[in-house]
Amino acid sequence: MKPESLNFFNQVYEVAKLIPYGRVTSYGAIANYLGASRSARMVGYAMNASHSMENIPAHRVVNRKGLLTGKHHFDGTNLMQQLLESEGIKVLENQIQNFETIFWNPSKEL
DNA sequence: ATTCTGACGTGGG
DNA sequence: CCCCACGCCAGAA
Repeated sequence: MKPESLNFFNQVYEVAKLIPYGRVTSYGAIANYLGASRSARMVGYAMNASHSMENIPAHRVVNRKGLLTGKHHFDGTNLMQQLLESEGIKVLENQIQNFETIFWNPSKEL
């Protein structure tokens, strides 16, 4: 077994769980926080596996533009957006409004 | 082992 | 801002 890689997924989940209510972050920000700045895609890949865990607020993780690129992976077509809006986050055309304002950077704020 | 894929990011134009 | 090409790396086939 490779504890390292297993840890990577786990760490991604840990950080995701720490995202404050009503805030969002990016895959790259999480990757950078974990010291794997070149593995931003792996963060997304990890989120895909996070389906088994309900404690992971995957809807609070978007790409660097604040675009809901992963909404397709949720059950409904706009479940991700609904979850975000239920937290007071405005979403228009898969784009989070005031993204820079509600953006949560783990490297800085954690 | 090899190839392909992808919930990404960066840099150049 | 948009578009394009490239790098990146863990899994799946």
